[in-house]
Amino acid sequence: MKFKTERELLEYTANIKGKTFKEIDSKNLLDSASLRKQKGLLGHVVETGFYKYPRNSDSKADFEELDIELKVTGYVKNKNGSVRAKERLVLSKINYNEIITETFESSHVLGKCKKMLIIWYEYDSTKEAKDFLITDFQLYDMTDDFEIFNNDFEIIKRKVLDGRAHELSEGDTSYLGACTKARTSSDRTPQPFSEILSKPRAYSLKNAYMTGILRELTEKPTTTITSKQEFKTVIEYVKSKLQPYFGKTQLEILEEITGRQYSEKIPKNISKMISDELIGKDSELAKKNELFAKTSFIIKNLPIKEDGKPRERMSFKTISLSDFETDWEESYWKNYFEETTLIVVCYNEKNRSKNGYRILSDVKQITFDENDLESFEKTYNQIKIAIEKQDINLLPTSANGFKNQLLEIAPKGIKGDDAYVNFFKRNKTKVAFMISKKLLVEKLKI
DNA sequence: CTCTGATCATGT
DNA sequence: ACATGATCAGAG
Repeated sequence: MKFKTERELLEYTANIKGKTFKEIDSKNLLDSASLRKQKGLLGHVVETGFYKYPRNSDSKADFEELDIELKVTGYVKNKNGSVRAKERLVLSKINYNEIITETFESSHVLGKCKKMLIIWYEYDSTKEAKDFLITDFQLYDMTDDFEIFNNDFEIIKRKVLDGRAHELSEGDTSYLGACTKARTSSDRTPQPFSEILSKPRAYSLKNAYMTGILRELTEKPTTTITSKQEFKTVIEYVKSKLQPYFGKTQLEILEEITGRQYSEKIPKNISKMISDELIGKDSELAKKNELFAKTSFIIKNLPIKEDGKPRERMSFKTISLSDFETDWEESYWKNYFEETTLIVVCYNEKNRSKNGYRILSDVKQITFDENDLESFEKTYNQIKIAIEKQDINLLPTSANGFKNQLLEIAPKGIKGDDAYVNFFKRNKTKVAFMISKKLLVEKLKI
């Protein structure tokens, strides 16, 4: 899963609150491995199970596009109810040969760990790891405490410059620790200004510091990002997003969310602009809420006449010749109509109101059943025949189609296009599927 | 009014 | 430059 903005990442991450590791462990990493040995295991579970990242990439930032590093770490509850970090947070390894030429600003550790998404779970010695509960998360920025880190960094660097890397200890510094990091306690590594071998170390955020940022987080919880686990269905989720706008016209909504005036020129795609903004673009839905991750959803917008019937057919993506090379059973479009759920945002007309003046009124859901697919298959096969015979007149348009046709082919071009002719030319895709109004009526009354 | 081919506004 | 989602608009 790729995230374009921090906001997207955080909105999606909000859904992890309240989960245990076994609930997100879709790859069953927890089954086999023993937690004691595999320190990064819980992090891997979050990475693969919750964010759906492949389990290989180790060196680059976890959310590469955003330069954000993912950290999963535990805390414990004291008897009096307060919390403290269970462990220091280990960052990147200290390279004794490199640190002597770096400043904190140019350092490898800041480069990699400037921003971290820290996910907190409650460690409980009486539980198995898979039952640990994830309760909080935060986007943390190391430069928030720049002065102190900078100073700590210089202290560590000084020791290496003085040929005393072997004397480094966590007590030297305040926030940024130099903790040991080795396979065995006898592991040693060279340092540049002394013959004495030193323990390998890594930068870390010290335990006390971690407790500090955890308390900051839990004692004044962020109000901007809230979990959306309250929603059980996609419809519920979508409705809640649209809630403040029911009863308003498209224009009112658009002006409200953009803060712009759209006096006389009403964008033809005004409804989609609204749904993109309020609910999310189709391609980004999966990131908004886990609910969307299970099936593919498409947000559709539909004008509804005063008699309750849709004013228009509903269009789909353009179709291309290559879509029709296989039999229906193996085709892209069978799969598409089988798997896709349409979320239909309904705008009611009043006195035949035109686009822009229709009123947000309802959200419905459409899926296609076997009967629908059977009919769609006929359309599909008819297109195959038309392609074989290179005969436009055989295309199952709404005019030329068969009786009770539910899925039809329709033009979709730009000015001057000869849509159906272009469809037969290789790589010219100027037609699209539409489902008939009849089918929409049937689906929407449910 | 409905039907159906044509076209638009936007985003990538 | 083109795909997308959606509406437009002339014919009947």
